[in-house]
Amino acid sequence: MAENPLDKMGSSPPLHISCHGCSLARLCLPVSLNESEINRLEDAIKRNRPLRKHEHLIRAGDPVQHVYALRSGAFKSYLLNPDGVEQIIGFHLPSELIGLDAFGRDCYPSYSVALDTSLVCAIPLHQLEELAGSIPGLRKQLLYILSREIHEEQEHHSHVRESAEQRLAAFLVNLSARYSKRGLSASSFVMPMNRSEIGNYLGMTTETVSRLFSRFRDLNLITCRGHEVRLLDIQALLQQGKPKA
Amino acid sequence: MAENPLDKMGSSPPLHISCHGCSLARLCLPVSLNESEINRLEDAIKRNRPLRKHEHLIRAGDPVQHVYALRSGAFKSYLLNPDGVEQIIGFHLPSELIGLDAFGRDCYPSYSVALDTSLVCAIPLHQLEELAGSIPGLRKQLLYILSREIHEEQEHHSHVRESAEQRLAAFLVNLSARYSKRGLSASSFVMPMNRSEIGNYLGMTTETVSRLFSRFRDLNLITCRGHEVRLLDIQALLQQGKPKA
DNA sequence: CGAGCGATTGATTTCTTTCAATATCGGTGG
DNA sequence: CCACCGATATTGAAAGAAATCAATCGCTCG
Repeated sequence: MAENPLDKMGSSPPLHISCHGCSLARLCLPVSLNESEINRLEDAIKRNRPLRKHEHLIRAGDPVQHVYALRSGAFKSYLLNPDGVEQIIGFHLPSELIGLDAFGRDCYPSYSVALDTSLVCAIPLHQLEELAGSIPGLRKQLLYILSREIHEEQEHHSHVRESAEQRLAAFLVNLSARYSKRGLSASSFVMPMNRSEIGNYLGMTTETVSRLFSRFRDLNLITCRGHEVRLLDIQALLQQGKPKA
Repeated sequence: MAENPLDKMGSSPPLHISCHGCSLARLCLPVSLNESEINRLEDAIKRNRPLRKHEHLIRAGDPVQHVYALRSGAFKSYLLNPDGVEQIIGFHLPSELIGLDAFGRDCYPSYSVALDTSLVCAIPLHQLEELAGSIPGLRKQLLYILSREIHEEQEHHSHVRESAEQRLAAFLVNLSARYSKRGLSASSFVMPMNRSEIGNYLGMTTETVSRLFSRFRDLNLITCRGHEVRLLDIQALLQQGKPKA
């Protein structure tokens, strides 16, 4: 079992954040909870020292203890296929939950690693389950979050038959929407992952990702420099690579 | 809103099935519930007349009322993309739940249609949520089922970078495992979907599916006739189409 | 028995990967 | 501060996988 940064929590200064003051609360578990309900949830949540880039929050096979809410930074989750090859299954941005695939399991099924310096809130899974029993709003929200995650995986799956161009365009627009939901710019953002991770996630090679970025840039659909992108025409972007018909 | 077969339930003869006697109970929601808890769940569940092939159980946009447990037959779920093109996001076999993407929503996000004559149990969503509050075992099981669904979508996603050959092989082996879990043959079964639906789901054309079936047959990895398949060598099947390295 | 849909097979085209060669970025140490 | 290094990104050329276009076959159902 891997060492867990949370174990060292005692030695770190407490980080003064709470659900009450959290700007992400409206996107997270506390949605629709009242003051005292939030306090009950709050009591269960642990904060911890920041994770550095490349630090693992979760390793497949580790005993399940927490689900995590991302406060800042970014993560990728991945599976190791039978040949030991990493397959990225998702990226996580602030306000999103990590470890939703672990309910009712003994061990985590997937890995999650920081793509940047990150802060997470750790929510003990069994306490969350208990609280979901006695707080209807939390139960509803939890079920909704799991259900939404299923839908989002389905949405992602719905691009399987599309061209690499369409999949990358949809990916960029998806990132844009997720930043926008948090009040950040929908047109201009910094991607926390590199080209190779994008390719791995979308099912294409790094070279193809790179070529498509160049193509989008040549078509004046985006500007980009390294991990910074600006989407110049989202509608046109989504039309790219469609069958001519 | 689409007409719902359940609405006509009153006029159909009651079908004498119950969670207690259901051979699928151990794979379904009642897992780990005691007698009286099952009764409470049971009271919420409606059975209904069989759905015929091609009948819709759920249409995207319909107001959410139930989640469904499949007793017999088979379903496919799909999304309609912005151009109105059907994208299949999953198949459902007996004991599996349909509509897990609908928790906390006003309207269903996806369509589900019978691939064969089918029987379902309809579970009112709000009642299920309530019961999950007061029955810890049901709550746990419900969370587990949602979480497992997420994991299964991730597993499926983890094949994006693989060849068509590998994806089809994995699909067949996955079907096999699902039949096997119900006590049916892992090596020999009838696929409820046609070639075009397999291709749609896996992100390849019907022609490619057909060619791969032929190739697998030529290699003596399977035998097949129409929708009937027999897997002759699952391990070898999973080795197909791997990069030579 | 014929019509029509689904499945199969073939030939060609297209897209993406693979292999290979730079180019660029970010960090480090002189 | 700048030069150098390794890692990441870009670009090009060739090969390969799957899609497309097209024809035929075989069922099933009126």
